Amino acid sequence: MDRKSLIDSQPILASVPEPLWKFAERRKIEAGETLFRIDDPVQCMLIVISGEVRLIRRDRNGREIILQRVRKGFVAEASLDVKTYLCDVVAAEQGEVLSFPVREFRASLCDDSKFQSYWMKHLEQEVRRLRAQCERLSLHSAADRIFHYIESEGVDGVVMLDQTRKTWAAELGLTHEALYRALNKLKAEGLLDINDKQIKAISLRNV
Amino acid sequence: MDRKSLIDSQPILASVPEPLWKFAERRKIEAGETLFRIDDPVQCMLIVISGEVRLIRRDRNGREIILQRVRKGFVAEASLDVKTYLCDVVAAEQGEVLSFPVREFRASLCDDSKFQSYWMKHLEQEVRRLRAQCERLSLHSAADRIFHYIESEGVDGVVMLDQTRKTWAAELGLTHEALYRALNKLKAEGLLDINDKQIKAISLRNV
DNA sequence: CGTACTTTTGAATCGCATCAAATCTGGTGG
DNA sequence: CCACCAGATTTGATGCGATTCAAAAGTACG
Repeated sequence: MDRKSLIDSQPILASVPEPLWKFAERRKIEAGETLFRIDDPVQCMLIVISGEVRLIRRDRNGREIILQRVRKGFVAEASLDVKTYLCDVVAAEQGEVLSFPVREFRASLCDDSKFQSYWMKHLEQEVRRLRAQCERLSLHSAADRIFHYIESEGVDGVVMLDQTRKTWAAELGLTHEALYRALNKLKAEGLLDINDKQIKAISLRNV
Repeated sequence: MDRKSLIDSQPILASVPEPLWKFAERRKIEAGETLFRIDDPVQCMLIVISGEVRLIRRDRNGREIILQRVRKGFVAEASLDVKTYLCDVVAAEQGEVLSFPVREFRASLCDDSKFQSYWMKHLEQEVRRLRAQCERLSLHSAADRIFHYIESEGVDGVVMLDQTRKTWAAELGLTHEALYRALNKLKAEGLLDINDKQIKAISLRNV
């Protein structure tokens, strides 16, 4: 895949200024591979081309908490102005990433105001996404979280899951058992239409 | 309070470029006042000088969900590049805000790269704060969320609450009853030291 | 074809939400 | 200055829903 097709597949790359491209490095990643660990010095900024990369922490019981899940686009954007990582960065699937050294990345942001403007928009989008996730996690029932997810992540009341139900459960702050049961219940009640990875909310208003 | 003392109290204001200052407007806010509503067009960017401003949404039961709580600094940063508000913005206490028109605010960001750089850092900080909140809300027990809050928001295992326990409970994604009970239990178990607004975690490692 | 992981269901338990009601508190106005 | 009021704090009782532990069945992948 050449640079042009990379940009086609990820428009945000179009804003990467010419000088920074010289430092771009392409790299394959393996499923389960840990790319960076908490407290590692931040040396590069990654953008996911294919596969899936996750930002994770662990709670005191050792359970994984997924803070970000990226299948396309930048990972750990907020690490740009800190010295060390605050989370582990792991590959969940095999795939490819593009890597820029942070030093040059920062320099390009200062030099190129268009790039900086894109980056800012990107950060604001991440802020909105995270607020939505906080809102969702503040809901007390599994069903509410499922519908909230469909409304905020789906299109026209339909989401195509790009992950397993088990990891979806973690993203929703539920155990996988609770999610399976809630999905079954909602399906039985006619509130959800479920076909494998496609989950559709049946709105009562449309009846 | 003049401009100099404003800047002293909020260093981020030091980065506001000269031309933008001309558009700054000072304004008093009353407790309970709704400053902006969901779907209102975004016309200004607020920075809180005193009092407290909150970004809130409501769930289907009408319960308030607090997405951001600001006693000093910018509110609703992510509204800069959207047309309308995605949350209500309300004053929780009487106080004062400084308001900049978004149009000029955006223009200044483009013109002044130092200002843009500060703004970016600010956004990244908000991203980290939100990730910490998501992590906290992913914890399943009240006690875990309390300790997580103390660790991430406190200093040396101590937090000084700048809000009521009731709103703290909402921030932790708990009912206020659950929070009161959890605090009592942890105090009884000798895991917390509580003096009014000061909550201290007793680390077992320090014994 | 075996192995690791996800999906699914079951049963028991526990913690939180919920509803209720009694103080306590800070602030307001008479 | 005191009575009053709204909201916060606190405690109690109850029920539900999610967690937890367990295990079976399904599925993808090498």
